[in-house]
Amino acid sequence: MARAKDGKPTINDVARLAGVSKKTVSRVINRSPLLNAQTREKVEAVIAELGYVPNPQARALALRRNFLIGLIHDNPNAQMVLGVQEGILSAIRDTEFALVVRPVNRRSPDMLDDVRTFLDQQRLFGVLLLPPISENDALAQLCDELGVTYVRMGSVRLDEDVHMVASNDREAVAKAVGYLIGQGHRRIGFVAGPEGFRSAAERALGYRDALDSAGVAIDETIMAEGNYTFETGIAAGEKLLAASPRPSAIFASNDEMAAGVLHAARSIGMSVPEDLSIIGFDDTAIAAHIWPPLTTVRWPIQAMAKAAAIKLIDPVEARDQPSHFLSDLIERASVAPL
Amino acid sequence: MARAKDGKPTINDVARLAGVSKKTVSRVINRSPLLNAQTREKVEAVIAELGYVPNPQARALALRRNFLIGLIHDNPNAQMVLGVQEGILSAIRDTEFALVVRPVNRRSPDMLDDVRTFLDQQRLFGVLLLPPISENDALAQLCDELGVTYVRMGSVRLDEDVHMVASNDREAVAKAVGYLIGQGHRRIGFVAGPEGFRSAAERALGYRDALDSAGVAIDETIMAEGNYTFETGIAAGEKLLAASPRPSAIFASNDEMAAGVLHAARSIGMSVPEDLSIIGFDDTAIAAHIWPPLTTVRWPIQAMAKAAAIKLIDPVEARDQPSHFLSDLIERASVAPL
DNA sequence: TTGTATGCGTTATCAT
DNA sequence: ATGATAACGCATACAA
Repeated sequence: MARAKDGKPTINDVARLAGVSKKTVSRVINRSPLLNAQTREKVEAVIAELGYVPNPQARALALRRNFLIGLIHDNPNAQMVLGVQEGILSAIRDTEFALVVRPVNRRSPDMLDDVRTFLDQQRLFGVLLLPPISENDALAQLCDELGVTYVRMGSVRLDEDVHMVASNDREAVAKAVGYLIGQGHRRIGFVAGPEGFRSAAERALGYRDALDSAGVAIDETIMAEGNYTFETGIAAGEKLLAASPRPSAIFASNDEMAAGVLHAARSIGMSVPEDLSIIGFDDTAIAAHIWPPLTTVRWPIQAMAKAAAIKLIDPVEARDQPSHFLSDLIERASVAPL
Repeated sequence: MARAKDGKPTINDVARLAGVSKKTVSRVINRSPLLNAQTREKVEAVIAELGYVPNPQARALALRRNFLIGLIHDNPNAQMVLGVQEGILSAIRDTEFALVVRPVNRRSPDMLDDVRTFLDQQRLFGVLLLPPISENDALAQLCDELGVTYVRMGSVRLDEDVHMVASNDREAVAKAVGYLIGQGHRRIGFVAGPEGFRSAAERALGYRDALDSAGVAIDETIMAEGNYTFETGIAAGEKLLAASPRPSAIFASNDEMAAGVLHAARSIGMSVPEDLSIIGFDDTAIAAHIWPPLTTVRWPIQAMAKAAAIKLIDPVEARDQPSHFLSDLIERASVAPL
């Protein structure tokens, strides 16, 4: 009898068949360097023959740590979360790791307690924190306390490299607005994201950078703030398009608001991009599916998530993983030369 | 010393302090009925005092089953997956369960092997299968073989109630098309989903049902097939709008294709809904953010996912959970009376 | 109603 | 370089 009653061979079965001790098998599994080559081969042969796979639950108990990596997020946008999940999966594919997901509520007063019990119980190997909740320093500190390694994803560097994968929103927006300037636009409106979001602040800085380096003065009458929703995008668009002189282009800090601006423009009979050029940010599904298709900025989300996951699970590979990523300007049809 | 070295109290600590055996504590935890009330209270007091929480990894090892529920999907659309995750979470909140996510590739030849190793290794408590991969009977059978309970989510009943949460797409589409008929439309085009998708077939049946009961004849010249993408929606729209006489309304089997139809209509100078009414299906983000906002059909995704999760984790509550759900017609602005 | 002994599958300690 | 034995924290069988 080579196997246990429920069918799955255990380390004991391997040890018995290979004529060695459990510990030796364990050493083979964990690639211990101090091992006779012959012994290793013999054991590996038996493992292959039996189709033996170590039991993660038993390892978790013995090691006091689970082979689970967690994704903690506060629903920034569906596509981002899914992109991140894909990215993580591509990193843990063919490993023993699995991905557990934990949506939380940023505004809930017991969010931290919530995360604490979660981390405490599940004893995760590591967690990935998504924006905007990744901007919460108390959360990162909590992970530290509980001894779970973490990586934060964000729009700017806000932690050491081992704990961070960051895009550079400031630079990306500067590039996008610079592109508008390159098309001849000078009167360029700006729709900011909500106060308190680091991404919003960074994108605003990028806007100013671009105007500064082109020698264009800031004009508060063509700047507005929204909270990343379609509706606030409409409101912002109405305000900006009521200014005189009217802007010939508008950069909105995310796609939903850009769609709102587009809507507002159309409502007063303007055509895009003939009368108004628009650029958004995020490259969500709407960007490609509204009319005209929206020129926008895209984070390399999957690459970022993959790098983050590797930082979490593989300390040696981790060193080679970048902490900074450049976003791409996706040129579609919502921009025209002045 | 009431606690183990790493800080967390174990069942032994509780037993010692309460002056009972481990087994008694275990009985308290598992709510064994045969227990002296005094003993129980005493133990519960100690548990509360220590803040003791059973270690999931140890339980998993002893019970040969993890307290993880899995979500297996093939990326239908991001918002659906996220909605499902939220729904599951609302069911497992305040329990010891966690959610592990596994995206798979429907078309990959080793998809089944992939799932097998995943299930095999992680020894999940149960899994939720999302469409379209939930339509794969071999997958359900695999779960059965491996002894992991499963629930499938789908557009029609394709398994026993314990294994199923289903919307009724046929009825929902019939209602939507009936709504168009109620608005006076008789020449109603149809954009089908891709062959092989159960949802596509059901939606087509609903379309025919509605026409039949209104005594309208089927006309193949105003029917087309797409594969649920924006681009194929455009192509289908072009075909349908080239028919003569032209349809006054079009039902598309999902929102992306509906957006494509809208695009096609606009390209040839038609206005929506003045010249053409359009209804989609899914209520994805684009539906609300294109212009005009799209009338569409929405699955009660969170409710379905929550019911599914309860079916998985709680056999007694499971009996009270519905297996059939009705979709809602979300009336927006893409439909006008003839 | 409660306790004892044993098992779950792995890793760690400390020998040899 | 390898092995015997004891953890890891809980549950189950069987007694008492």
